[in-house]
Amino acid sequence: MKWKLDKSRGICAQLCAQICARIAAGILKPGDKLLSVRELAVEAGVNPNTVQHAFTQLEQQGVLYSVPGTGWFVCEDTKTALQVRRELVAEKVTAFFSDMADLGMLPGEIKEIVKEWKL
Amino acid sequence: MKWKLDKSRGICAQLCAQICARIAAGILKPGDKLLSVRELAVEAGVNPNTVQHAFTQLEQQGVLYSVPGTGWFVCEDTKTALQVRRELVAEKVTAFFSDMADLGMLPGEIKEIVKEWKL
Amino acid sequence: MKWKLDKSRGICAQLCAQICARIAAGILKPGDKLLSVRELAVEAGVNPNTVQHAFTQLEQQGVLYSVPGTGWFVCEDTKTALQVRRELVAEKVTAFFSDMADLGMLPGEIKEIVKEWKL
Amino acid sequence: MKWKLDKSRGICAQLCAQICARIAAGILKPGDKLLSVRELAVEAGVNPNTVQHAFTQLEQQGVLYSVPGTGWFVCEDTKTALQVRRELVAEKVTAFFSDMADLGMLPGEIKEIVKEWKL
DNA sequence: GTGGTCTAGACCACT
DNA sequence: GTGGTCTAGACCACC
Repeated sequence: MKWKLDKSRGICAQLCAQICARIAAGILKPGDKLLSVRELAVEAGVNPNTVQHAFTQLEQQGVLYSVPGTGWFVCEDTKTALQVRRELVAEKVTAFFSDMADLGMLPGEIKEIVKEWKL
Repeated sequence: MKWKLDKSRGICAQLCAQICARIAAGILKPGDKLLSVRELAVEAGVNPNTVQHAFTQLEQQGVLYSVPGTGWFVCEDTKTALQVRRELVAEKVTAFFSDMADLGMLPGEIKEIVKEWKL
Repeated sequence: MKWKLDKSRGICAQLCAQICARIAAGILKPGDKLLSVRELAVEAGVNPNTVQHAFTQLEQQGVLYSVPGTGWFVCEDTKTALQVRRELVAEKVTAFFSDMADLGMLPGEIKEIVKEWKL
Repeated sequence: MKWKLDKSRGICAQLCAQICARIAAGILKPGDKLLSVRELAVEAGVNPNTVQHAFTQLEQQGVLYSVPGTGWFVCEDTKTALQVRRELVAEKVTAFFSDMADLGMLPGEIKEIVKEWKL
């Protein structure tokens, strides 16, 4: 369970995204206990409040649940996590196409650029 | 000169991007006068301060220049505008790949999704 | 628009409750602008973060919406606000009956106590 | 001696309340020995530390006393238990009225709702 | 000025 | 130790 966070890009959102991704990949299974808020904060080099915020957000979306004094756990129903992830993907892709359109790129050109992109 | 601005997505950035795109496309040529801050603000249904901010930003990047009391104009040297646009594109694409990586998608999968994306 | 907050009783929840109550009472109408986060924080003698948290919570419930850089507004659809308020009422009443049951009071006794209660 | 604890509602407080209620009802009499911390914890499906915490709290209020190595007992003086219970009742009722007031309900409306409430 | 996000650190109840 | 809440104060983009 390794966390790679880019501090210049919305930490809370990255946490939520990566947790959903881990659930989708089966790395986190229903009922699994996550690292504690403080542990994860240390491991990720981030403020505990930010982790708490991310967990609470995923709780409201039905991905995680908390047992006060005990920890945070993955909900039994994995479907909502997959759904949340799907929505995030769609959100990011449409925002990307919009940003590129602002820069004067047509859909075909955008797809070509992405296709040829070397990381 | 028609402006399409999505109010939920960072107006200032959209303005800068669209201006660079117009220069790159030859719609705006060196020496051309832009709409006044007020006119553009009205036409785009946006706060004049935001337009002012965008113009100033492009001025600092060497894309536009202002003649006090007269208006804003496209710089003679179009190369910097093209360069600014290229950087913005690269910025957006890398951020996009990072966001998708957070969601657990490999480069190949990302390219596939973009390729098949229907707007 | 006067705010009375008891600092020993969950400030965030009180804010949410009172906002819903104001909407239900017609004091806040659809489209109305609320006090800014900072203003309300000062007026209520509370930390701006707490106000922000309350507003964000009501946003997720479809009661308020924000226009970045401008302020917070009451959603057009007042029905959800009424629904949220109704749920909060039910929540509080059932919790109250549970608490009283723990203290050994039967429903009839509880109702009698409430009926005779002098504030 | 059967314990009904709702895990989502402050276990420690429920224990204290229910013990006071049993004393008030005469189910627990002065000098009676309670279940051991461990036994009660098992029977209620709760952490032993939580039970310990509740007993200690009631000890400080003069409701219970402990004989080290032997167990916990009901104090001879039942009056303090009754008093503690009375205070808890008053506390809960006033908190309830405050919560409902936040939601914009007048005392009369609150009483009406409680009166008509069906469990 | 506005909201949005993050850090830092405190206190509480509960396990 | 755990989560939950609140305070305090900072920085950013945008109006």
